[in-house]
Amino acid sequence: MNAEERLRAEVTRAALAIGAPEGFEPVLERPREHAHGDWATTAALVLAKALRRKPADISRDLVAALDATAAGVAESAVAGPGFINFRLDAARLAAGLHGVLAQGRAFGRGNTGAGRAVNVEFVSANPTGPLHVGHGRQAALGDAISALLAHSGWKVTREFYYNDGGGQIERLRDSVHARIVGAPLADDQYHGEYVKDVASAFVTDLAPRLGVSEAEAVEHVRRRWRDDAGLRDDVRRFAVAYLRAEQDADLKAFGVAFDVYYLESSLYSDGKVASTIEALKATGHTFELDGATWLRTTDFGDDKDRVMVRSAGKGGEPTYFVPDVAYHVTKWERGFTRAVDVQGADHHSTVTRVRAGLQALGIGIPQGYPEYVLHQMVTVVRGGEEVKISKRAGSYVTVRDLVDEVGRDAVRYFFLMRKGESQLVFDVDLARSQSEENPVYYIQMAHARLSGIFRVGGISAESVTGESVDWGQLGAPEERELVKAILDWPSLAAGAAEALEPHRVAGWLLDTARLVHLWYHKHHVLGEPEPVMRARLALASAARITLANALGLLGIAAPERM
RNA sequence: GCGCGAGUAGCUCAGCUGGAUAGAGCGUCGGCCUCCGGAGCCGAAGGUCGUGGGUUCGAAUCCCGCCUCGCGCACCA
Repeated sequence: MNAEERLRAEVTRAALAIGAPEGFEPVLERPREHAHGDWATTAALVLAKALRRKPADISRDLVAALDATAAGVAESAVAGPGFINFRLDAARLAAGLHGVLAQGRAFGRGNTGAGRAVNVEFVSANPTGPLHVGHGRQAALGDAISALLAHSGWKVTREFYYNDGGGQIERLRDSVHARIVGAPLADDQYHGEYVKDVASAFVTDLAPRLGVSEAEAVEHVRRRWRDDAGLRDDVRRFAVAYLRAEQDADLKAFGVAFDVYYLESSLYSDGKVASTIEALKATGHTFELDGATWLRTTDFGDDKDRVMVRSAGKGGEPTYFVPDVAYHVTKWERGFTRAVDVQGADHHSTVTRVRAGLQALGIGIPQGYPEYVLHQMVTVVRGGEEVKISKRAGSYVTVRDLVDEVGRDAVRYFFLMRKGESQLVFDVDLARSQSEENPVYYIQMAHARLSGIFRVGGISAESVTGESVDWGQLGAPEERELVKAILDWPSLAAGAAEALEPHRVAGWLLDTARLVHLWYHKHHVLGEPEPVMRARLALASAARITLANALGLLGIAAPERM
């Protein structure tokens, strides 16, 4: 039992002893003011109504009923409107570090997932261009959420869904064609420079296959384009493959890897789109209108019904959300009873639709499936001005640009330090100019400094096990605060995983790094009397382990030296 | 017009699911290097938590109205 559990158990016992109703669970919280102690409980405030007594009186009785030794408390005080503040016994508090050292890399892991499978889908870009900053935010978020869930005992599959079907791909193909033959681009085509790269790469690839010069290959495309479906398909496939390779390289540079790449086109080729349409029709939730087939999504909370198969005049093809539904059915059928989709908020209109489709099928998929993490847009500022991101207009800041300019670790941290619902302003110049006083360097420096203690002392960090340590030596305020931050880590990580909010980890890291610097600045380790040194080495090792674990979840390196 | 999200220090943002005198980074101003790394530390200034009501012992947090900003509202994806 750790210090928190011990305290909670004793407060609960005492509360029941003075008349709290059966099943009462006291709330323990960290007081904002350190002067108020290590823990506080609002038990008396909450009980005031049920007991029909003043909170202050209840607090007094509760403190009197408390067994301080059993609770591990050095001091209890009634404060404010009825808070009870506890100061833990220094030795009992610091002894919690023993468990940290014993668990090492496993410290902080939880098991709420109990080995169950969860699918986390993120990035899922169309292969119509390089990954831009919005994808970068999503990659950082999705990867960190996956890591957090795995850390909480879930069996995580990271998945990337390629929207390689639909009209956008045709638009890409035609844009490449225009660049090959030097035709003008329509407004709704892709204007980016990369399209020129794809075009010239295609020509370079085609010429030797035809056994002609590149100029002749261009002429070949010009002449045959209209009537040669095979050629058009060739260009489409080449462009998609080219851009997928680019995206993969960008993700690799960013340190993000996927377990599964799922192709939208495969849903058509293996008949899943067709079978989903049939299944939906069989449910009676569909109807025909104006030559199109509609799904009555209003039966499931949507504000209007949606077309699922276009009328003949519009091509007669399924709309995009049918493969989306079919895709999520495969997630369910592949055994993922839980699925998390990380998407930009500009796609939030799909949420209701996809869920409605899954509900309409009536195959036992729960209502809230899949869960969505929607993040707001990233605004890029460069040279003091906003860079408008538009694939079609061709103005861009890519993930690769950012990684090259400010480094992988800093980009990851910047994207993760804010909650997803907040819009994010990424000032490229600022990120660059700050590169030496970036929060991520500050955090990594804390880890490097702790590592330095062991390096300089010629002590293996692994040899610090916490055995025969006099924990009472860690009584200085800076030490108590650092100890508490370390011991808070498991519940913080669990909370971040449950809420799917990696930014909490980023915040904890910054706070804890500050405590490390403060402690380091004030207290020496090497060369101190033996009992002091042993205790401080234990603290340094525990802090180092915990920082490394937290950084690892965010995909940020924990360097030994910088 | 409807839906979703956001309005908190000069700037960028936290605020742990309703708690005490609302915090951090950057920026500004002023201090600290015989040291296990100064890529650090200490101090100061800076707030009507968009706004008006409501709920209760207690609200930045929950409910309602209003105001700004972003995103979405296709037989595009």
